[in-house]
Amino acid sequence: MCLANSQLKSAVRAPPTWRKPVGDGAKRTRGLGATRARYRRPVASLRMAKKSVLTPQSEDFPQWYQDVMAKAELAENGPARGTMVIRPYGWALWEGMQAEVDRRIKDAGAQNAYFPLFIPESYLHKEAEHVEGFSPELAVVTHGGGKKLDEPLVVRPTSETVINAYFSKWLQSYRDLPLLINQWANVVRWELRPRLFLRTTEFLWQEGHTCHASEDDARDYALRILHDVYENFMVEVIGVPVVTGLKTANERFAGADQTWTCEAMMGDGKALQMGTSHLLGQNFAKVFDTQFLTETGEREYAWQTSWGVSTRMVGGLIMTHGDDAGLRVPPKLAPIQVVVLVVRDEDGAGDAAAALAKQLKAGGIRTELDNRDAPFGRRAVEWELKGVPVRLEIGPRDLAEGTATMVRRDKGEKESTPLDGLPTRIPQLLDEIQKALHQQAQQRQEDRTVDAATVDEAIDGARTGFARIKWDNGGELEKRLNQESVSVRCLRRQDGSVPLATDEPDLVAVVARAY
RNA sequence: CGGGGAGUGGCGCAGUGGUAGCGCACCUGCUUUGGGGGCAGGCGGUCGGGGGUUCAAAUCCCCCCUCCCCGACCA
Repeated sequence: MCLANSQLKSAVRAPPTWRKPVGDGAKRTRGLGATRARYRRPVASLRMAKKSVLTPQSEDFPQWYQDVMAKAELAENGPARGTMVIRPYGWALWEGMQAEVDRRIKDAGAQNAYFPLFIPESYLHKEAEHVEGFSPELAVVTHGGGKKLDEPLVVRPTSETVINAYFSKWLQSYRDLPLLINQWANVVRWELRPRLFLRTTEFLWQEGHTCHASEDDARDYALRILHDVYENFMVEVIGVPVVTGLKTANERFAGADQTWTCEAMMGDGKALQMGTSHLLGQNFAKVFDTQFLTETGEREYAWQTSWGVSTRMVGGLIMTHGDDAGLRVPPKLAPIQVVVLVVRDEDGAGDAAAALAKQLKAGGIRTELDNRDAPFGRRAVEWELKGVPVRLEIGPRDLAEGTATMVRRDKGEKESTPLDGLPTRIPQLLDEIQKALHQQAQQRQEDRTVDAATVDEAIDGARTGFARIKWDNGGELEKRLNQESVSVRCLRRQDGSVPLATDEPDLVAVVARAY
């Protein structure tokens, strides 16, 4: 955010509960695991065991995640608690996600627009459940231009309120419907326990907001976004299998009638909510007077939806595909799909590598040439950490054979491949890797999902993954699970389709521990 | 806010009264750069802040600030 007036002094206050000093209970963690980064790496094919760069996942998954953040140069903490600096490689991942999601949003008919970061505090208070849900995590600006403001400004935690204020002006007739708007923006929620990408005080997302003529239209659209935009993107582009379903009342977005979700299983078996789509009903329309004239000339409140995915998906990607050697980025998303690595620039290896890289680029492959003057091993490890799907290593020995050593990141397999076959081989290989990563994640999710007959079984299943258990709408199940830090991720029908209400008969609850 | 822990070079750490050190990283040079190669040399620190005790404080005492982990909240 850019302040035009450098003199501007603004104070951001959190609500009273959060303002109190935390005392001396909290201390900073130093580092991203360098002390732990001294493990033997089990690579049998290597002559000598090298120290591992990362804490093994099995040793300490959160620490592994932290290590990856630092070593793959993805992001680090900002100077203010809960803020995040996204480094170029991390940004490239997000940028790729944005592009693919944006295209799908536009295919679904929505247009991009932009609404303000600052929202009059009174707006938030108009919708009772909404304000109740968000007030604990609001950042509020009380001063600007050196003066106390007449009315405090809330830094948007989400934009239903401001957007509705304008929808109510723009929407006049049923002919204006559906009104389909999306914005890419940052939002702020005062988080108590931030984690890079997964839960930061400021994060980036897209938020879609729509108006429809009927509840059915709105519901259909919310579900279309859930499946055609979110689920499709997650499965097809980032290879993350998701479980779609309906949120319980307890887990529902504050102010919505219904919330649907895409839940993914991370490498440690925990669930991560990757995206949500809400049916808002007429809740916001009523308080912001978002009305239209029907064909018969009657005034009616608009039926609305909202939906979003955030930078959290970057964290989800990492924890879904990452392994002990670092990231594994699915080729369709990978900022760099192939790196051509000059092993030693002798006997023309450097020129051959440059020529190959050029050729691959011309063929539409996102290719990087690495001819840096640094030890080969260091460079190889760096690309491995960053999860580049394919490495092509060319040194004098390869060149003498007219081959390159082709290494696929997902399986770590090396193969000597004729140089002239690469332009046709690489696209096939990228495709194989894309499928393999998705397949592996899918397999893990299936292997670690159990059917539970009792609450205890469900809690047990949630220690290592997901559990499915019969949903008792209005019963004690959710409360008992919550007591064990297990949550209902979503509700599904027997056939796997998503329910429209939590009181449908014979629903199945998918439960897990969650991020 | 409840329960734990910690602030020393970019990062990770050692240093319990004598004026600050190690590893990694970084810079320079050399080297036969095939998985975080080797050798040599080098840059870099108001020891979180303030006050006190002492001939002398990173170290002991007091106050303050900040941060991390577990829990509650959450995209």
